[in-house]
Amino acid sequence: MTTRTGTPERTGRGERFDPSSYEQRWRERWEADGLDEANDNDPRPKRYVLTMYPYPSGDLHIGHWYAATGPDIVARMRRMQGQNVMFPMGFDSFGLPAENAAIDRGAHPWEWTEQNVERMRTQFRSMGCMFDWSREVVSSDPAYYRWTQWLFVQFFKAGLAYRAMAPVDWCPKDQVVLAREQVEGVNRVCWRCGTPVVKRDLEQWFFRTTNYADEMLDFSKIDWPEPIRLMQTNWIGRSEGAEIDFPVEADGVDAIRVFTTRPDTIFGATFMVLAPEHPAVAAMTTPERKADVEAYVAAARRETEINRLSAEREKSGVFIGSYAVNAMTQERIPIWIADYVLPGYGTGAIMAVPAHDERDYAFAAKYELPIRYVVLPPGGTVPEGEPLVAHTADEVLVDSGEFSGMSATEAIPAITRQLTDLGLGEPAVTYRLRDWLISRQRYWGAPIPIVYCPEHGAQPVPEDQLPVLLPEDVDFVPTGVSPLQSHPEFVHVSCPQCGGDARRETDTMDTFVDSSWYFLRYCSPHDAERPWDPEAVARWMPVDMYTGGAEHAVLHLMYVRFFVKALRDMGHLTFDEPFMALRNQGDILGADHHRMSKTRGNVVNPDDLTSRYGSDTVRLFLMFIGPWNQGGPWNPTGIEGVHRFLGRVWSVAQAAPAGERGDQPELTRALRRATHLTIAGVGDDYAAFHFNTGVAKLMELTNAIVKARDVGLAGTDAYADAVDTLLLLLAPFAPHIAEELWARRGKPYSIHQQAWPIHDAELATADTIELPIQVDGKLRDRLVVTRDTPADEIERLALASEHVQRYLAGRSPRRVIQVPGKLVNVVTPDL
RNA sequence: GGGCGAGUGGCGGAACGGCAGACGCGCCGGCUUUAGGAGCCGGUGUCGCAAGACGUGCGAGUUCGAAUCUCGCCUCGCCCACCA
Repeated sequence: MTTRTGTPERTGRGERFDPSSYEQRWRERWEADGLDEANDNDPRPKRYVLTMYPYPSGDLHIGHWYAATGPDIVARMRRMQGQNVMFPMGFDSFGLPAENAAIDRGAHPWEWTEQNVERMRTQFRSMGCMFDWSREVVSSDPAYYRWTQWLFVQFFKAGLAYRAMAPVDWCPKDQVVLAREQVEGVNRVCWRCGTPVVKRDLEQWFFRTTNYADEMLDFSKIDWPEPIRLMQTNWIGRSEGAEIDFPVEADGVDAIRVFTTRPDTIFGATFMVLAPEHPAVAAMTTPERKADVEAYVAAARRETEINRLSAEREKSGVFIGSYAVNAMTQERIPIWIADYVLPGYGTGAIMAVPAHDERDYAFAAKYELPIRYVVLPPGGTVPEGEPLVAHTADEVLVDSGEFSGMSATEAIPAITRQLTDLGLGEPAVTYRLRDWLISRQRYWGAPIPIVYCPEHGAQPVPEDQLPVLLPEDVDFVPTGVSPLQSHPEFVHVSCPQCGGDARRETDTMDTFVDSSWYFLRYCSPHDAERPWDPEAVARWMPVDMYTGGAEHAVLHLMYVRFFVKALRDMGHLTFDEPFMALRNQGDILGADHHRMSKTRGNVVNPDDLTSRYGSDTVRLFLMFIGPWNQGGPWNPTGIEGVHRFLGRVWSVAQAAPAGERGDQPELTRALRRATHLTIAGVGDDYAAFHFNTGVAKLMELTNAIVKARDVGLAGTDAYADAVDTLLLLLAPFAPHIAEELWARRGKPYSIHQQAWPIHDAELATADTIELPIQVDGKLRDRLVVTRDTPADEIERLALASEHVQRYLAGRSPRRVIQVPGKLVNVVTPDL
């Protein structure tokens, strides 16, 4: 960026434009007056606007400004439109970075967090957002996490929190387990540190998110962006099909149950494949196959630990010696194990139909297993050397007994029904979604409020003993087990049931648990008796507009939906969805097109910009650079432009009435028209989060006002109305300058409590219109006519145009198309 | 491999199927200034002196009319990834 001095400019009208002279002053006044505090008893319609509370990482960067300014504009506009707006802010202050930073610096996570929160509070205030700080929540505050723990207990009592041994993802660097949602990408890396995860069998706490899989697929009640809905839908991954039993002859095993989405292909099932981890493998393995099978299972387990990389890896597996019976063909089919069958999905076993599944095909080809085509296109031929996977409506079954000749679509229910009648199966639905693993083997989180009694098992901590306080004197350097284990006074407790010696759970909760209910706490943040006041929640919830990053699509944004639905079913809430509308801002990247990070050194510090230009300019610039949901690499070159724009606003709002040329009715009407066109356009833009075009319209109005001033209209009512309107429409974007100029114009404090301007369609309409005249769709001329000119007159004028005549060359047009008020298109006989 | 999204001036970006390039940056010229900066005024898609022609990643199509809709391809971004 070229360095410019922050010297305030002279506008030529005598008044200095110097944001530093008023911005801070107005912010202090607003805060002192409690202007932005939402009133619980305000009778006007409520509006709950919320932006994702940040992690207190240290310094606010330009991305925080970008994310917060958008919803702030909308919140401010809603307030001016007469709604009782709540726009709270807080801090998501538990979590790993605090712990890691504390380890690096030898400080306590609590100190580090406190300092950062304090600094960010100050920085946040400099943005001039209408945050209601009286409602601030800090999730690492015992007054908050007490209720996080209380909620855990409710989930536990309702059977929605359970402890189970399972193969889980473990980050070897952070020394902690992760939820499936926190493992990313092809390489299965930790979402925090990018280290490839490994599988471990561990006993952990889970929330039963899968109970709500079906309900979470229903987005009909909420206005959320399509990409988010799609990602959640895919993540939940609902598959319809059937579970089918394949009888086997082996000690202690009657049958193997498989899940398939293609029961219509059962006549082509020529072998079975089980996950190596399948519990029936050992019992069904014949003695002569035992050595091979055990070797494969051990290899698979080892492979699992260094990460089961998938994709185009070559299939492998071994025959276990036993056979199952295909109930439809009555054939004996061999049972194999292979690691391409996953233990956690479906039943962990499949019927392999190599003719109609690519993976089964590859496996059959490698091990020379029979491939039998049983579903073909009508009159179709058997493909050569490849499976026929495509599933279309007009495929027909062949070699399928009584079902031959039936379409695949009909055969699915028909075969499922017959299997059901035979007691060998039933329709089934499977999901890819797994339960949410919430245990974390780290220190800086809310302790899981559970006590283990040798006699009574896992017991919740009685609610009147909450919070389970996080002890401060803990060595929290990660060792792979929770640091709290090394704190004897914390661990040794008595059983809440029998009072006998018991042991406290030492894992803490995933921070996503904290953030799954903070929006409820904002409704009654100081309630010491309950997590929330039901009346306050009834008043404010659900959130009307939620904003934040799309990276939380299957994390936070899925967990909150689960939380609300579960709490509803427990009787604590009365609504189904937390956030009625959702909008995602884009990411502001570094100038190098990479994500901003301290290690890359590409972080943009907003403080430098605000001290040079003021907050209003920075806010306006961020909203102007492009569509808000798009973001983009940081490039400050245009900031001078919006600063100049505010300078022009400053100048026109204080223009001295120079009455020497007062009577110019046409120009006056044009100014009124510009004013009302802007009112009409701008409100829609703001509501749709199209801030960039909203700013452009404000600039256009300002340019029109500048012109009006220059022709001597500064003393007219139309001029005053135009300026007042401009300030009102600008107030959500640039709250300080709007307030300052409003005051200088002698208007009542505060501009932010004024009514939003109302658009007058009459005034916005011009009496003449300019019509583009096309010939064969190409622009050839323009026609200025009065608005009420009849169509046949317009056609006559258009055809009379010499430009049109040149293309007609004396011929009559084949057609003349008129779009009333829009354009005329003359179609020549050539076309 | 699958899904989703995006390709428009030198740049950021506008454009209910109807005047492509709003608004802004940058650049050019002018005013002002001792000079520089700032400010203000005007110009600025490409080719052309002009008339005009050509222009929204590439190629087809639908339409009176396509940046916009359809199909195929190319490039980039994001998400998922052996899910039976």
